[in-house]
Amino acid sequence: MVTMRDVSRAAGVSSATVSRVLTGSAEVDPATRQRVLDAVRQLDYRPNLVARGLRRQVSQVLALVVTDIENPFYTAVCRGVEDAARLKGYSVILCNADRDIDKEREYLRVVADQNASGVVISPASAQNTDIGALVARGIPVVAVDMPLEQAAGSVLVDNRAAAAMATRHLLAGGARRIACITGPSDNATASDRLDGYMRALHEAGRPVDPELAIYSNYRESGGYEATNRLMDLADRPDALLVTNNRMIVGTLRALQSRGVSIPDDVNVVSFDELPWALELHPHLSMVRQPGYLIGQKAAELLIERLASPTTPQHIVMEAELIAKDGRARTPSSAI
Amino acid sequence: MVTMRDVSRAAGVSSATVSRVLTGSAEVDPATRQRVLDAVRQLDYRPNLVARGLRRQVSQVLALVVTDIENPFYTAVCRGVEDAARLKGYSVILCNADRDIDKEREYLRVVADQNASGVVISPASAQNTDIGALVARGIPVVAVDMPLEQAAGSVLVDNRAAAAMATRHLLAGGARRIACITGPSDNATASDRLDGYMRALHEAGRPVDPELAIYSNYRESGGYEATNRLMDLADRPDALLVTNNRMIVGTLRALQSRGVSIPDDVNVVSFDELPWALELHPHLSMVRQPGYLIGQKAAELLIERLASPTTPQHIVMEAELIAKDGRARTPSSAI
DNA sequence: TTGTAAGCGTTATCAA
DNA sequence: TTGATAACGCTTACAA
Repeated sequence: MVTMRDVSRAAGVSSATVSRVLTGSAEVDPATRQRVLDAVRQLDYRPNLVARGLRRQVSQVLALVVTDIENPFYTAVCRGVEDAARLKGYSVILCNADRDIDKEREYLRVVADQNASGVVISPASAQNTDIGALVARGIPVVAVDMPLEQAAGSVLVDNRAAAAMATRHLLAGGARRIACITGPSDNATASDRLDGYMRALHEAGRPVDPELAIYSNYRESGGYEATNRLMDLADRPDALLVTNNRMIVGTLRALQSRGVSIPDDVNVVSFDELPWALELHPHLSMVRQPGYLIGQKAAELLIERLASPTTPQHIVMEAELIAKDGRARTPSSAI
Repeated sequence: MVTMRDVSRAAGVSSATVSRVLTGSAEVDPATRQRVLDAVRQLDYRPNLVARGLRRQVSQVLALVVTDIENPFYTAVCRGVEDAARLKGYSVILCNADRDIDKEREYLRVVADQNASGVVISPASAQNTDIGALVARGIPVVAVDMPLEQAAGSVLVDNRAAAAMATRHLLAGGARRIACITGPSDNATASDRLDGYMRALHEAGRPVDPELAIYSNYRESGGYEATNRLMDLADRPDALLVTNNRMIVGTLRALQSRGVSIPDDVNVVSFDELPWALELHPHLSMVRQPGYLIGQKAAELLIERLASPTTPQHIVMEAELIAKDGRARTPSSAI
């Protein structure tokens, strides 16, 4: 490995001067500078980032801890974080917590030990995710998808507004009995979405039938079961709001197997990206969270905080409704 | 931050002894040992991995460079790599090259500068991907999905065999004119698959009609166009082999818009995971590469090589055919 | 403008 | 069995 010392010898200067040239931390005589740069080029020298990290006590490495890398929404977030980080000269360590709070905790530890400069996280749980170790070490954390105490910031959509928007869309389409399948009751995002659904019904002067509001598991199996349960009701719903992309797969499967057609028999709005299936289901409406932008913004926010720590900043992004016919595209704030 | 020095003071020993206890690099008196461990616990000390990395010259960090993180196949690979690495105490830096050879090159540089212990990569190109810098630094590289010169190993499926298997499946189902839509001609994987298709036709004594073999772009748009082109032929194919998961979305869309039904009008086999859509298209057969296992195996192979570098090892995994009715599940080697 | 030297937090060598 | 001490490759006071 070629070190700074090698370069300094080749250029006939001290390694301090090489460092100054490379980091631009101080003025260097143009001629000397040129000699150093020539030597760098000639030897194909590249600074050792580990040594630099140790000395500077910062690593130019961000960590991204996601709940579920197989979910296309988080994949999009991931790309956003990565692109924004790269643009600012940061690398990204990806950690897939796999909806496992212990795995998440372990990752957060390692990330702290590796002296990551900052962390973007989609928390496994608003209550149980513990970023104490990071905060103690002064490593700032930005939360996405779900708020987090102690975070230096967050980037979220207004889940209530988004769900309300979706519900209104169904009402406007003539739906009379709208059901909502949401995630676990202890999941902040899931309950916010349910809340938005209820609020929209209230506003429209519609009754909220408890039979039609189902807490499920954010998985395909849950969507499948919940949908079957709803379709078995004597008084069937004529519209469904399904609050995540994994459950919608179960829903679609259930409807398909029962020969229920969208949108003729029931109208359906789903949540989150499902890029492949969406193309193939022209009648499925969806609330789309701007995953890429969320990730991008989160990384930018994080990097800003590294430069100048201030008070926590919470950014609310806009979800858009992609209506089944592909016409209406409304940001949630417009409602 | 609490350092080893703090622990050593608290335990009344030298930091060398603390290091010995923590790494188990030498015998330590049990009593001393206990005092050290107590101090570690009390102070909640955790070794600084950057300092350790600098001193030891190895980082316990692997890098994973993937071509396209939004492709579910690579997502699966990613999970496999991550789980296997974690199990062995390695962290994983994820780099999404986004099918961009320059981005890939840049990532490989940074990864080398960060002293990654090893790299798993799905190369953007068999010819142009340059791992010279890594090899020069002695950082071993394991390739997945596509072979790579100079790599310390590879984990691939036998793409020829897999495509041949798919083609035979279509023949067995009574297909008489089978078309193949494959990726770019300069893509090793794409041409291998086309090759397998042709071989199976030859073996069956069927003619290969050049009109029916289309090089496309591995993207949805390509699948869409190619399918339309095929369906516009005077002598239409009655079966389609589509060699990747993004193109199949285009194919399905094209068929859907033309009212062509699967499997009644054309039988279709696709390649690679498409988890969401598959559930919803019960008549779509597919060749499934074991993405998770490939990733897992690649990481294991890489970590082995770190311990004892030997000659390159090339592992061939088995692709399975998931037939449209969900019955037949045949490993490709059985053919 | 440049060089010397100390130090980031570990680990490895060498004595004791 | 343990402790000094010198690296690892870089940055940054402080001197010159």
